[in-house]
Amino acid sequence: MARNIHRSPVMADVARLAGVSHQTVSRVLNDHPNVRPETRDRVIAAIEGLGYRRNSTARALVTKQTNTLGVVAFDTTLYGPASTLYGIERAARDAGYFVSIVSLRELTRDDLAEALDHLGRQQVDGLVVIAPQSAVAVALSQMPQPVPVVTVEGDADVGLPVVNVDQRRGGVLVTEHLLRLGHRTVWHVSGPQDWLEAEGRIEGWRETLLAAGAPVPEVLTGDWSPRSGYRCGQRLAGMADLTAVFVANDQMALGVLRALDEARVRVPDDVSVVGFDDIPESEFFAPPLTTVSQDFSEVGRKAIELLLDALAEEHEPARPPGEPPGGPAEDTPPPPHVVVQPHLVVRRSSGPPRAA
Amino acid sequence: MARNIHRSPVMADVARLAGVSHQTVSRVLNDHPNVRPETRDRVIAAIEGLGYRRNSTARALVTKQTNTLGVVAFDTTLYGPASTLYGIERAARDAGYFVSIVSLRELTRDDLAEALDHLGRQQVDGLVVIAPQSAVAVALSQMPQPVPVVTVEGDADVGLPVVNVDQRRGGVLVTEHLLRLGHRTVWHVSGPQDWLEAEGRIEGWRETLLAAGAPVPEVLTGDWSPRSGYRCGQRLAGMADLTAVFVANDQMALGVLRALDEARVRVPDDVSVVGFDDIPESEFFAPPLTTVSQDFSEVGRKAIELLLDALAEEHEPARPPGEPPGGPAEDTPPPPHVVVQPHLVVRRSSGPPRAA
DNA sequence: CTGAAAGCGCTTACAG
DNA sequence: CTGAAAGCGCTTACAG
Repeated sequence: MARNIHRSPVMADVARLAGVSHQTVSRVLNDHPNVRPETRDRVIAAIEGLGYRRNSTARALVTKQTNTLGVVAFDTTLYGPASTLYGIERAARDAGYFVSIVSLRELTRDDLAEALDHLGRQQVDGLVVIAPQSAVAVALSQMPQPVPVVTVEGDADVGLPVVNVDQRRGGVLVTEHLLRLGHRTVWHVSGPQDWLEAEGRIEGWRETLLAAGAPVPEVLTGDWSPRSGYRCGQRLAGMADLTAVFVANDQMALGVLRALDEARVRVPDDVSVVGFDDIPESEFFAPPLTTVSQDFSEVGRKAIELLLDALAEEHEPARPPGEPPGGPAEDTPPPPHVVVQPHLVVRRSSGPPRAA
Repeated sequence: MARNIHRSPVMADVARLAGVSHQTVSRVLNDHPNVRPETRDRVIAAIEGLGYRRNSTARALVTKQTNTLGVVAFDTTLYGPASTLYGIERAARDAGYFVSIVSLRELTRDDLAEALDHLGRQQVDGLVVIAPQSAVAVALSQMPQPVPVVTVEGDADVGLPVVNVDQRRGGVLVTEHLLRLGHRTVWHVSGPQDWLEAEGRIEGWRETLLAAGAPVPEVLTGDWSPRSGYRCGQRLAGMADLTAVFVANDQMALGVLRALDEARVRVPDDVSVVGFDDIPESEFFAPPLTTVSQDFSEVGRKAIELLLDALAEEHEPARPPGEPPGGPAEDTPPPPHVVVQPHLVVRRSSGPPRAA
């Protein structure tokens, strides 16, 4: 067969050319000690001469490590998940890992199970799951976990390592900003309430109002889309006492701005509007949007850091001396929880109330 | 070792439980004919009883197929690339493939080479490269290609299979729309001119103006970002004869809208603005943006279709009878080129010129 | 410091 | 229809 003539070189070819056994080639490739420098040089020359590249599949078969990390994400066309994914991919690759991704069609238990099954078939060494819904985080924690898992924007209470942005703090930052400007209270357009991010932002908002003795208005709920923001904006436009609104993401804030504009409500003169996420567009909204910036890439990087730690621990159980091997650990440390702090970006969509 | 007690079952375990040899288990798993139904049933029962899952690494070692497709993308935080990636991932997974992704930090030859090297180490069966810059498409075509490659938004002239949206046609649609509304001519804010998408949109725009005998204004060039659009918008705001502008993507269009608004130029009363991409936000811009919609997911799906075709061909060389084996094909068919058509979405940002 | 042997968990001819 | 054998290309003890 013509195809066999140019078959790519294998370790044995390198060994032959270097005049050594293939084990020695393997030693050189794996940076083992105990290889004579001259031998090493000959092997390296042979590798380069042949353009040899180790077969990672054969390697994986014996080491039982594929050097692949799996990522489960949802709606990667949104700025947040896309940026997080980018941070994850970059950090994983820098650490020498491949990254295999599956996007959930829907945020359901079945889709999650299917995704884990898919990645399991590929024998990934570890998993990052972007699990923004509490139900998903719970479902995940109940599934068998043959490999280390780190969750992103997940529920810190389900017992899995997690990296997230302090959403509650973000809600506090926004609400304090608006109250300080002199607003009597702040309305809120939230994300779907089964999303942990939505929940955290609501909490921060509500707590801040309560602490200030400000009335807590009814929450309007959207689905993160500009359209849902638009609908909420139409309802808000009719409220007599409205002077400030905190919208749970920038896309919905855009919809709110549009609805207010159509209702001839001026921002920020009549009403202040603040968003969340700091998408690249928000600086150019009409008017430029005050919002909360989250470092999504940092979140992705931290998730990989945690995962690599977990993988390292797997290989060095690091038992305290004296502990009987195989015995139960005396105190299991809680799973790590990394929190990334958001910060407020003030632009023109927020200002003092008209009457102030 | 405690870890070995719960080692996952292998084919031999299934064989033992079913009372057959492991080859028979393999036959059942691979849907080979010539397995007695009762034997098959016993094997299947054993597989399920044990929760056995085939070791894909061992399988890959002998079949020389990893069932993994590599994807090289650039700036996956943008709506277009992110949506394309989603379409690719979904189609690949539906076809039973894993997808391994690498995001280019920069659109350079070196980064591309590194990405291909990375994916090559993983022994992917095929590659999809989102290659929006002509230089990248050329560089790619000059690199060794050990596996089938399909490019997306690449250069159809470099001899690689390609799937792209008819950008030229998009430029025509926009320009005709504006001329038909009565504008004397149309200005253009383009993307970086080494991007194929930018080039196609410019071409369509220019050809349409020329065909209509309309003057062809100088092209303003942005970098796809809202900020660059804003800067171009500031320049445009000072032009006396400006009544219509075609902006090469929605993000830059947002910047243009902002700059015009600040200059008290009203859209569409004073100037019509049209974008490109139809991002989810554009319907809620101030005013809602007339734009061109591209089906990115469809592009992703088509890319996988082409790649799967190429993979299938690899395995069935399908020589015309009579041709000497190994002989050169008499007429090499040109690489496939799939074109997806965009369409115009008319919203409120475009209208007749004031004087008309 | 280096090589001969065994084995990772499969699939693919080859017998029967 | 089914099994014994060989082999995919590596790494890991084990000798020496």
